Amino acid sequence: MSDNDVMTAARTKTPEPAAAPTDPAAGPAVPARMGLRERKKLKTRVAIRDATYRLIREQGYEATTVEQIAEAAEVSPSTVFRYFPTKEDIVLTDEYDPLLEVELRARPADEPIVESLRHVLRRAVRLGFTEEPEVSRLRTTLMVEVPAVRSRMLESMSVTGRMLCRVIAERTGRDADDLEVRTFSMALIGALTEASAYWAEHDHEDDLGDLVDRTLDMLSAGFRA
Amino acid sequence: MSDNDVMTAARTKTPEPAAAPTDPAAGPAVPARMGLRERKKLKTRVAIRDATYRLIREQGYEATTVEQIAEAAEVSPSTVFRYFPTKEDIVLTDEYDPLLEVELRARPADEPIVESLRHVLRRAVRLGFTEEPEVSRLRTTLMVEVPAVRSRMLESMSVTGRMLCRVIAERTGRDADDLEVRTFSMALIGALTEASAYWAEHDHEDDLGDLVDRTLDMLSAGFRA
DNA sequence: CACCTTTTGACAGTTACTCTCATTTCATGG
DNA sequence: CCATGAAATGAGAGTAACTGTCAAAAGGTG
Repeated sequence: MSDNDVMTAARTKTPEPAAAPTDPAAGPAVPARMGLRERKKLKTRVAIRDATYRLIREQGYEATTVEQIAEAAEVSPSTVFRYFPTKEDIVLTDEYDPLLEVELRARPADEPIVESLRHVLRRAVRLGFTEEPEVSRLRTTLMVEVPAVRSRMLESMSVTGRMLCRVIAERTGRDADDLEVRTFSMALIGALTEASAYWAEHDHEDDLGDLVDRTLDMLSAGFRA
Repeated sequence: MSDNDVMTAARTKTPEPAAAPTDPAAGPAVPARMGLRERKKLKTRVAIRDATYRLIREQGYEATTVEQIAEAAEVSPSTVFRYFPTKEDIVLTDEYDPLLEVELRARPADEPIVESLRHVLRRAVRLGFTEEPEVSRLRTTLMVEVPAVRSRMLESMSVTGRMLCRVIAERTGRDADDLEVRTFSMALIGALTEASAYWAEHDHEDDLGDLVDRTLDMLSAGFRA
């Protein structure tokens, strides 16, 4: 998911260096590292994000201006906007949709999509948790408390929804733009996002993995009421 | 729904005058109209909205500034913001959640909620359509094309979701804050919103009522894939 | 008509975000 | 090691969506 809900909980990493071209013939034995340029860019990105998280924790979201963030990250405001299109994106942007898509495709094609999601999300929750539980919590809290952040998060849902459409379409042979495929996908996303909101609203007391499980159970059992 | 998706399609009316207190003992035979003050407020509200729709149709959403809207509606920018908290709200705000809630509660309590929604939404779509088809289309188009509007619309989904939770909770005896109730509701909302998006993206060629039907069919048939 | 309340407009200020341009910083081939 | 080109940065000006304040105007009431 591009950032929202459940995946929101998991991770915050920066994108992989995109496999540096390990030229076998030419270069030295050195693992063909990223150029200094790229390394610096990554550092800047991380610096901005870390500064943002810190400031928000200290003084809240609205009270934290981009100018402050820039100062804390030791860059100019211009640069902040070059790295992140909006303030909300600093908090939310991650690049997990592609990863999630890969993992979903790796599951057996005849497995019900709900079960595929169950496996993949469980793993994501576990990983995100052992790594940076605080970030998961901060994010979901902001999602519940700050309208702008919630909006941006909901926005990202539709991106993830498209991805889900593609996967489902491929499995079922239907079109990714099929009405049923699309509404089905968004129903899943909507439910899972709500599970994350529930988690945050209940002060993260439950185990997110369990909430996801229960949500998927509900979905696969079919709606009642 | 506070504004989003399917309900987006339906209506745009202004809120009912809130049943003027027809004091049977006191006042004159006059139907106890709204005071001049209230009538003026309504007129201003309508003027702002109409001006906004017109300007957006003429020059697009982003190109239309609040200042222009104010001028066209013959009020000051301050007043515009007094009536609508954000620019997106001018386009989106309606007050149909309460109405929808009433109609849902009017359905037999033992009817599956999906069927209740089917009846209520079908009627809403029909009404909204005979009345102001253009507004329905403009809205859904903006929802698909303008990120800010889409965000605001998604935002309103959660409000509608809460309402749905209350209705479902009452019918089933569960708590409105129950995880399953909440995720179930948001799955419904997510699916229906996506149906509206589908409608707009396909240039409103399909019949919205049919799309809603198919979506609800899919939901009640249970997920597959 | 006088008095009080609500609504309005004028205005100043904040902040997110955009654009442009000059400067600096890295990469690369000679 | 340096010259040249490309990319990243910073500075600064500008826009537009809001927010808050205060005084003037309009509506309601005795």
